[in-house]
Parts: sequence; C-alpha cells; structure tokens
Amino acid sequence: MHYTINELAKLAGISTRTLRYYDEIGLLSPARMSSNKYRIYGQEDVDRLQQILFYRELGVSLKEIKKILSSEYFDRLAALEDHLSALLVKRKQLDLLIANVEKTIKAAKGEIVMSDQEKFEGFIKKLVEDNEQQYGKEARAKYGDDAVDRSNAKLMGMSKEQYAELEKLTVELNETLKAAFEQGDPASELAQKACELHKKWLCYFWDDYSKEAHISLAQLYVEDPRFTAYYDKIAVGCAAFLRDAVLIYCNK
Amino acid sequence: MHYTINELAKLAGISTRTLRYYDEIGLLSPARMSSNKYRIYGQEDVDRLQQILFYRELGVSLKEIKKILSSEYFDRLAALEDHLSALLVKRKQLDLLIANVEKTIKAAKGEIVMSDQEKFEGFIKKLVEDNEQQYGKEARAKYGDDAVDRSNAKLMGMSKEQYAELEKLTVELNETLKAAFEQGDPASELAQKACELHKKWLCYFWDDYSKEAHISLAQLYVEDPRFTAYYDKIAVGCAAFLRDAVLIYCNK
DNA sequence: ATTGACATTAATGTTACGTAATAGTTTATA
DNA sequence: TATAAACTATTACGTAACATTAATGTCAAT
Repeated sequence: MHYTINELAKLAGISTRTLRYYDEIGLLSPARMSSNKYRIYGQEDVDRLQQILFYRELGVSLKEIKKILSSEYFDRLAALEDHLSALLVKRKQLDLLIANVEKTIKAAKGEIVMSDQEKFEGFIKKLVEDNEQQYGKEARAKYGDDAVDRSNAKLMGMSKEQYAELEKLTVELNETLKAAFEQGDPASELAQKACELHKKWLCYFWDDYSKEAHISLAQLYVEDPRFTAYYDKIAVGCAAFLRDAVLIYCNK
Repeated sequence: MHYTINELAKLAGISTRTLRYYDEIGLLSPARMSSNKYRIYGQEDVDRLQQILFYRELGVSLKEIKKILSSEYFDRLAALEDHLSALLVKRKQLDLLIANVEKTIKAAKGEIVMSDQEKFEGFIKKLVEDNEQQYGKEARAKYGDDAVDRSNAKLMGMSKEQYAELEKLTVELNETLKAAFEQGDPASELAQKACELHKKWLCYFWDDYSKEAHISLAQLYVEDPRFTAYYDKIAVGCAAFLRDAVLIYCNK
C-alpha cells in the first residue's frame, strides 16, 4: 500500500504542510520519491506516523518523539516518565499562577477600595431607584437613564491622572471619615470635612450634584447592605455616621 | 532619577536584551535617548516596567500587557478575569494530558493491557519476523502484511465489553502463570492451564491460531528482551518457564 | 593610548507548523 | 487535443519572547 502526501494527510487528519515539515526535520521521510519528485509513503511510514501522532497527543515535542522512536522499548517508557514529571512541574507552576491571578483579582475587587464598573453601575442604579422613591417621577426624569449614561461615560472617559486623583481622594475621604467617626460627633469639623470630601468624590460620578441626591445617597448607605458593608469595613456603624453627618452638612 | 539600560536591567532583574525588545515592540520606550543614542529611563519607565513584570508573572502575554496598561482600571480587571479563565482552560487540558500519559505509562508497564496499536504492531511484527526465521518465505505469506492488518482490524473493532474481558483474561493468565511458576513444574496441571489461557488470550489477536505459531511466540518471549521483561515482571525466569510449558502443551 | 566595560544595531535560532507565492505535473473535462 | 482543475514541489515569511552572536561604537580609568 502506498500513499501520496495528500492521501496520507487525510488518512491521518493532518496537513500536508505537517508531513513536509516532518520530512524536513527527518522525523518521517517517505519510503521513496516518485520520478516526478512526489513523496510516496509506504505502510511503514503510516505506522510510524501513527506512533508520532500518538506521542504528539501526549504533548511530547517532535524532537523527543524522534529520539523515542529510534530507541528501544524501555527508553520509550523512561521517556514517557520523564515527560510526565515535566508535565507535573508545569501543572504546579500553572496552579501557582492561577492562585496568584485569583488573589490579584480578589485584591483588586474588594480588599482594596472597589472601583469595579459593576459596582458603580449598581451604585448609580440604586441611586436612581432611591431618588424615584423619594422624589417620584420628576426625579426620575432628572436622574433617569440619561444620568446613568452620562455617569458611565464620565467614568469611562477618565484619564489615568484623573483616576489616580480619584484614588487619592478615596483614601483621603476614608481616612477623614474614620477619624471623624472615632471622635463620635457628626457635626464636628472633621465630620463636615468628610462630607465635603464625599461631595467632591461624588462629583466624579455625577455631573449635576444636588443636596437632595446627596442626602438620599447617604440614606442608601445605611439601607443597602452592599454599601453598609463597604463603609462598615472602615468602622462598624460608619455608614450611619456618615448619613448623620451628611444630613447636617446639607441642611447647614 | 534616571537609569541606563544596564542599571534598569539590574534593578529589575532582567536582561538588557529584554529591555531593548520591549522598546522595539513599543511596550516600554525610554524617556529619552542621550546624545550618544543610549537609552535613558526615567521614574515613570521604572513604574511602568514594574507593572509589566507584574502582569508578566501572571502569565499575561506582552501583547495583552500592552493593551492592559493603555486602558483604564476596569478594563484591567476584566482582562485579568479573562486571563484567569484562559488559565483555567489550560489547566483542564493539562490535567487531561497528564491523565493520558499516566494511563499510557501504566499500560506500557503492563498493569493494563495495552490497546495501543503500537504495542501490538510491534508484537505481531516480531512474530512475523520470527516466523520468517523459523519457517521461511512460506510462513511469511501466511503471517504477512495481511495478517497484521487483520490483527489490527480485530483490535480496533473490539467493543468496550470485549476489551474488558481481555483485561480480565490477562489478569487471570498472569496470576495462573505466576502460581504455576512458583510450583516449578512446566508440565503441571496449573502450568498447562496457563498455556490454555495463553492460547485463549492469543486468539484475541490472531484469527488463525496454530501450535507452531504458539511455540515460536513462546520462544520469542525468551529471546526478545521486550517480552522477557514483561514476563519477568511477573516472576524472574517466567518467560522461559512459559516457553517450556507451551512446548509441552503444544506437543501433547 | 590602551584596556575593559558598556552601548548600539542586525541577524539568526528556538517550536511546530500556517500561509502565501510561484512553478511544474497529473488528471478531468470540453 | 487543448485547457482547466487539482495536485505536487520549493521557498520563505510569520508566529512569541526573547537568547545569542557578531560587528561596531562610546566611555571611564589606567
């Protein structure tokens, strides 16, 4: 039985390029060349190719396969065992990598201040909902889909510098808030400064700030467990403290 | 603060070649070139390099890193999550590969009967060669390529159940052989039963059994180190014992 | 002035092919 | 029988992330 390059390629489910390549590197040379220099493969070649593909599927490199096929049975077994331990090392490294990436993502998401888009989207949405409850349809027109879109656009259009500033501001806000909370008085100068910073922070997301919205958001912080959890990480009860402070700040 | 290429390389623990390469692909271009065309890196470059190496350690490709660093925070997080899922896919594939290699090694060692075409092909081929030596061209016609093809076809056409049966039979054969060997007499009832099983086992591969072929195969077991090793794993000297038993069995 | 340490660009090698481009051969059809 | 379709061949570039080598240029120190 003999095959042309195309026939063998189809038989084995590989490309002719692959066969030519295997010829080139001396891994599988055809039994003979026909007068017109076409490659003619024989039964032995088919068998050898089968072996090659077998090892290839196990992830053995072509170089290794070449060595394996030219060696005796025991060497083949040893080669496979070598290969296995190499694969195990690879898996260990991969596991480590995965653990690191997971850790990084986790850190980026929550252990550090969150700025995930989803959160902001939910944030704004909640705000809108809240406004709706508080101010009815009029407010909806004011803070509706359009507002969401603009907010998002604002976020997406932020430059690196702006983002860095926002980050800095966030840290400052949280620190100030924490310090104020420890003093215990929502009307204190420090607490009012925190409100000021909070307003500034909000303006990164809103393009039309209003006292009413600020108050309703502060209220939301207490009611919505997602936000409560966030602010409680700064200090337990901090969300409520902020709300009280904002109430004073806005009615001043 | 500014650094020459060597200084930065040492600082970061990478090669200068890498830095030039990063410059070449536009991943990290130095702040400026000195009058003598040397690369001069600034603080920003150091920071950027730090980030590059961070992502690189997580297995992100340089192309991806380039994209990530030019994008905003949200996209970076999304990129990391994409990367993570890619890594998980990779691990699944690797696990599969490892399982396959392990199975193959196990099979090669004889704990499982090999369904790998390779082994049987070598097996039959050796048999053919042996027959040739023993019986000349006449035998070749009998066990030639055609026989190989039929054997393979038989193997390939085996159902899962048949395969399981074969496995069971193999275990039984090996155990019987081992017990007979320990008794020490190739003519014993147990040894002859082992021959019977061996015949049955052979008939899984041959579609025309003959006493002559059985004998020559048994002889092959002793002469060919591949087979000797296999049977010696059951007990040292077992291949020779089996041959003696088969001789008696076939001449009975 | 020379040496040694550093810098530059450019080319090549690595894996396992994919993808043209170009040219010749065989087979099928009009 | 002419032509087209299908097949063959070689050559060579592209991929990822650099390492290595070569040839050459520059700088500080002796």
